[in-house]
This record gives sequence, structure tokens and C-alpha cells, in this order.
Amino acid sequence: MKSQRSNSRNEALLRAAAELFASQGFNATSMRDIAKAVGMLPGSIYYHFPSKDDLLLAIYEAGVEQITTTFEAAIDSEDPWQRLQAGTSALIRAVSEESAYTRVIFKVTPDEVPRYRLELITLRDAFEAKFKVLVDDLPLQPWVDKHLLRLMILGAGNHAQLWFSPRGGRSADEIGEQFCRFVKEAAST
Amino acid sequence: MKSQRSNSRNEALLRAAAELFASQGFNATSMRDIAKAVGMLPGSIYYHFPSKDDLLLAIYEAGVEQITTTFEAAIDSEDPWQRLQAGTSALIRAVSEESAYTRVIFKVTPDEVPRYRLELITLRDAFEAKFKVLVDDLPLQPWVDKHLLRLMILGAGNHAQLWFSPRGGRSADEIGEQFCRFVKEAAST
Amino acid sequence: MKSQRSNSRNEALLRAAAELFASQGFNATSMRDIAKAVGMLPGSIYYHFPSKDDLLLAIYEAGVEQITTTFEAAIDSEDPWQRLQAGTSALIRAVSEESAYTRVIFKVTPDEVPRYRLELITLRDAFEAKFKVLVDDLPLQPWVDKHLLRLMILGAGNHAQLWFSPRGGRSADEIGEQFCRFVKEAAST
Amino acid sequence: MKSQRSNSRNEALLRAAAELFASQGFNATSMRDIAKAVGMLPGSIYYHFPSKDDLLLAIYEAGVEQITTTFEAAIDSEDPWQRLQAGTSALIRAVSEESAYTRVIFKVTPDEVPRYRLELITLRDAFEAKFKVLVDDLPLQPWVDKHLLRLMILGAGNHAQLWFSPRGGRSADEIGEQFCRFVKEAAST
DNA sequence: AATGAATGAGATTTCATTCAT
DNA sequence: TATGAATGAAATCTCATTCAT
Repeated sequence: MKSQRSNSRNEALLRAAAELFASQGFNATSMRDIAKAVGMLPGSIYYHFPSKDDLLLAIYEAGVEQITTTFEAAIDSEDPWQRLQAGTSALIRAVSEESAYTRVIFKVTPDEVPRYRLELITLRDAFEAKFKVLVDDLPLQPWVDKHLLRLMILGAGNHAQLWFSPRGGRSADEIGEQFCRFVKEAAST
Repeated sequence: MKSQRSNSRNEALLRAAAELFASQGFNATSMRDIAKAVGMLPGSIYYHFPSKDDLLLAIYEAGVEQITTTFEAAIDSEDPWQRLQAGTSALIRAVSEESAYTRVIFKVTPDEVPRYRLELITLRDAFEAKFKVLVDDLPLQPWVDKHLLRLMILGAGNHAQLWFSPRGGRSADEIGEQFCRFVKEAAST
Repeated sequence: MKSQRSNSRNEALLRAAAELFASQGFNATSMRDIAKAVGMLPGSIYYHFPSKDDLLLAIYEAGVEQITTTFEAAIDSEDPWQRLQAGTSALIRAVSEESAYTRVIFKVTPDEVPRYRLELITLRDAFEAKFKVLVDDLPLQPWVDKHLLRLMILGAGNHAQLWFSPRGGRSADEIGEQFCRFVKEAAST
Repeated sequence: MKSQRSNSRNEALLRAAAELFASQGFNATSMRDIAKAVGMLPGSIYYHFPSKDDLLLAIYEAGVEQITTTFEAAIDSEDPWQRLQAGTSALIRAVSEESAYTRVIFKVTPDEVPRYRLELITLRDAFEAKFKVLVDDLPLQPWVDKHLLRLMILGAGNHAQLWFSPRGGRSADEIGEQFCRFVKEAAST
């Protein structure tokens, strides 16, 4: 986070920007769009955030914090397989429904914002590391490459942003269950 | 395809644009960039293609054709599990190494180009439909939702564009094998 | 009217644009020309007006309002022949000397601006309809086609933009008088 | 006329350009449009005419020649009033129906083509001078300003390009008759 | 805290024209 | 005669950003 001052308008600004970034993408959203959504003029945004890039960075931070909290709360089981499934379902919810903050993380890729590319990657990684623990805790047969397994689940979950629909089709829980079942049935010791 | 004329420079143009779109993204690449890469002035591009959007459309078309060919050639086995694995490996190669044309398909999303959004989606779908056949041919236990399975594999493969490296780490074949092994061991009848 | 914000610079912009459109034509005037005339950069104009076309639309609106006011004030006589003559003279002044706003209406034709073609035609018609009343009020012999008469006068007046000169030659009043005299002497009952 | 070589394609070129200039205007017509209409490529036009401006100049020349011929043929009566009426009707036909060459003269104004502005004005004047003779021959009462009378008729006729329709409404002959009747009834000695 | 006005850099696109072949 | 390819200048417009008030 680079600079921020008040708090009341600040949140409204972030929320509006997140909503727009998540639905239209970063480039397709102009400062004018954001300003209009929150009822101020473009120039006024700069009192709160020094640049458009910083807006995104702040959203990423808030998003990672949020998804981490949600994620931690979800994986409260003792059983590592239950935990994996709960985490996967949480990921699917995060990329689709739920708060715009989390959706932004999966919609806007770090290299759309060269200036903060590394910071954004670091933030993303902070979340993805949670999955590392989940996978490491699994009792798996020796042929499994845990690194690849983690990437497979992350990729599958990430992709859900393109097709998951909260109503109609399966629930996030059902999808998480299905994804993990392949792994469990195949590779559990 | 909207309009195209010669062939020599045309291909050079497409190749250069594809390379840039694949590495920097569509929005971050200007017509100036493309022109410079191919050694002409920005305005000259318009002799060959009527707009930047059409350039992308042509690349998508070439990319889908290419990946389809590669894909078809790869899945030549009799065994459906072999076929799935070969297809998955081909997907991973397509999103990472190989020609820029195919990489563009997975890097540039249809809603970055509203004018051709539907055409691009249709082209993408044309490729993804190939996977439907692969999955449908598998002898699977009844608990498997083939639709979700297809999306899982596509998502996992797609995601490889972010982390796959041709040298260092595992090969595309190894990764495809690993991904499919979960499914086969878990759900083969 | 599509969009407008302040008022001080706004008017200066309209005035400058009107002057240029009236003297050089719409196509021959660039946004750069207008910007230079008013002392800002081309891009800055877009803070005040969303496009060049909208600039013209606003000028047309102001012009029609202005000419209507002038026109109404001119035709204050009781005698219908006096009124016709006053109206004709007012038209001649409008197409030649006087404010640039009104000159634009007769210099720039609606189909130079396809996007607002219909709006411009409607605005023009709003003024030309005033003439209809003038002609309808005349006591004319039955052989007169009032519709054609109106068009004849409008055409003659319109054409004055090409040759009328405020100094040297006859005044607008004299010309209006001469034009109308033909009609009155020939067709008055 | 600046330069011209062959003759077969030349005429097709002029005809196509005239049609486009007359219907869309000079600025709104591109060399590409013209080339397409005649089945060649833009660059090929330059074998026949050195520039777009020269194309217009040639059309103007052809148009003036044509209208002059038509006009002379029309005013074959002995009676000066008959001659005026025939000339006026010919003008109305020229600005509306009939050949595109003549329509261009009344649609495209000289200052749309600064380079040949004077030449175009001269050509126009060459035609308008014909009207001078017509008017000068009329037996008119002393209050008539022949110069203004000529401009009035030219203006009224010119304006017909905006509203005259060959089918529906009155014929060019009827309109010419009506216009001239005012003058004759009012000012004939 | 916010506004109104403007900047300045750059984007895509258009188009008359040129010229080797 | 004509083509294919390209030029180069200019046009309209967008947008993140600045800054005095």
C-alpha cells in the first residue's frame, strides 16, 4: 500500500473500483468510470490514492486478506482430505461469487500493471502458499508430485471464474468435492 | 477473417503481432509496437488488416487451426487414456512453448475485444470441444461428472501458461501424464 | 445538446469553433485549429464537448435559437407583406454578416455530419417553419403555390451567403424589399 | 485540366467520381471509393489523373460544358420570358436529376478545394453568366435591379437540389414557370 | 476533501499520394 | 496500364494525471 488518507470515502472508492476491475478488467476501466460510480470527479480520486495502479494494489491487498480469512475459516476440519476439499471449494467461491476484491485477484493478472508486478505476484503467492500446506498434509502415494498437484488444483479452481455460475449447475461445494475425489481415490495411501 | 491481401508481409505481420500479444497482452501492445517489430510505419499495417481487432481475430483463427492440427496429430492412440494424456500434454505445450499463435488464444481473453467477443468465444469453443470427445470416450465410473472433468483438465492445462517452463522442471508429457493419472486411477472402470 | 459543463471557456470554444466552421467549413476545420484559436490543447476540448460532432450540434442549437429570436423581433409589423420583407431581410443578414452561429447553419449541411444528420435537419426545419407562417398569412392570388413560394424565398436568401457583402452593394433590407416586391406586385389580391 | 492520358478508362473514372462526389460530397469520398467503383486500385487512378483535386476540376469542366449545352438548347424561344423560364427549368433539372457532372457543380463548393478555388469559381461563373444575358434581355420596369434578380433566380434554382424530387411533386418545368411568373407579372413592361 | 479545468502523451485510424515492377 | 505495398502526415479521440482554488 502506497498512500491513503481518510477512511469513509476510501472504502467506497475501493469497493467501486474492485467491482469495475472484476467485471470489466483493469485496462477497460477508466478513472472516470470509477469516479462516476462513487459520485466524485476523476481528479478527486487522487486525494485518496496516488494512482490507478495503487488502487489496484490496495484492492489486491484487501482481497488477499479477505480470501485468506475465508480460506482459513473453511479448512477447519481435522481430516486433511476434508481440508483440501473445503479449500478448493473456497477457491471456487472466491473466483466467482463473493466479494469483488477476491475476484479481482483472479481476473487482473500482475503483468497488466508492470509497476507493481512483483508486489502483486507476491500477494498472489501468499495465498497460493496456503494450498501448499494443504497438499503437503495429504497422505499421498509416492508417485504423486505434490508441486504439480497443487498447480493442477489451483488451475482448475482458477478456471472456474469463466464458467461457474452460483445458480444453475453445481454448487462450489459439489465441484470442490468432485475435483478432490479424483485425487483422493487415486492417490490416498 | 475480415480481410487480408498479400501473403509474404501478411504473415510477418501476424507473426510479429502474435508474439507481442502473447508476451505483453493485447492492450499493452500498440500498433506502433507491431509496426516497429516488422519494420513498417503504423499506418502501413492498415493496408493488410483493417484494424487491430482484426489482427487479433486472424491470429485467433490461425492459432485455433494450428492447435487443432497439433492436437489431432497427438491423440492418435487407440487407448482412450492414452488419448486423454496426449491431448492434455498438447494443451500444455500450446499454452506455453510452441507458436505464439496458440499462446495468444490463452493469453488474450475474448472480452478484451468487445467487437469480436462472440467470434473469439466461438473459436475457443471449437478447440475446447475436442476435449469433450476425449472425455466422453473414457470408460468412467458413474460418480464422475464428465462435464466437470473436462473443465478441470482444461483449467489445469490453461493455468500452465503461468508456470510451465520448457527447460527446467518437468516436460509437458510428464505433466500431462501426472494430471491424467489421478483421473485414471480414481475413476477408470 | 449532448453535454456541456462550465460556461466561460465553453462559450469561447463554441464561438471559436463557429467562426472557423462558418468560414472554412466543418471538414476543413480540425480540432487543432479550434484548440489553437482558443488557446488550449486539442485534447482539452474534450473536457467540454465529447466530440467534434457535438460541437457542431451545440452551435446549430445556439444558431437556431439566435436566428429565431432575431427573426421574431424583425417581423413585428401588422402588414403581412411588411412581415415577409422583414423576415427575408433577417434571413439575408443571418446567412452573411451577424453571428457566426447563424452562418454555420447555412454553411454546414446536415449530411456532412452523418451522426447528427437528423437532429440538424430538425433544427433547420424549426427555423424554416417560421417562413411557412409568413407565407401562409399573405393574401395571394389562387395561382400561387405557397409551398414553392416559400422554397423560392428560402433559396434566394440562402444563396446570399455566397455574394452578399455588408459594405458595398445593397443592404440586406434593400435586397429583402426587392425580392418581395416581385411577389407582392405579381400575386397580391 | 491538368493531365489526362487515355480515354476509355478516363471517362469511366470521371463518371464514377462524379456520381460519388454528387451524392456523398467531395470530402466524404475517398480515392478508394472511386477506385472500387470503377474496378481498379487507388494507385491506378494516378495514371489517369494527377490528383483528387484534378479529378474534381475535370468534372467541373465537363459539367459546365454539359449544362451549357443543355441550357443553350433549352432557351431556343424568341420570347425573352419564355427563354427565362426555360433556363430556370434547365437549372432546376441540372441541380437535381440529370447527369452527375452537373450536380457536382452545385453540390461541391469551390472552397472545399482551395488549390483550384479560383478555377472552379471561374467555371461556375461561366455558367452563371448565361443567366445574365437572359435577364438583360427582359423588358423590365425601372425599379428592377437586374443583378439582384439574377441572383434571386440562381439562388432559388440552386436550392432545389435540397428538395426537388423528379417523381412526386411538381416537374422542373412547372417550378420554373412558377418562379418566373412572379417576375413577369410584377415587372414586365 | 473535493472540484474544475487543463495537460500531454499516446492510441487507433484515415487517406492522398508515391513508386518499383 | 495497372498493381501492390507502403509512406507520412494528419485527424479524432482517450486517459491518467496535475494543480490552483
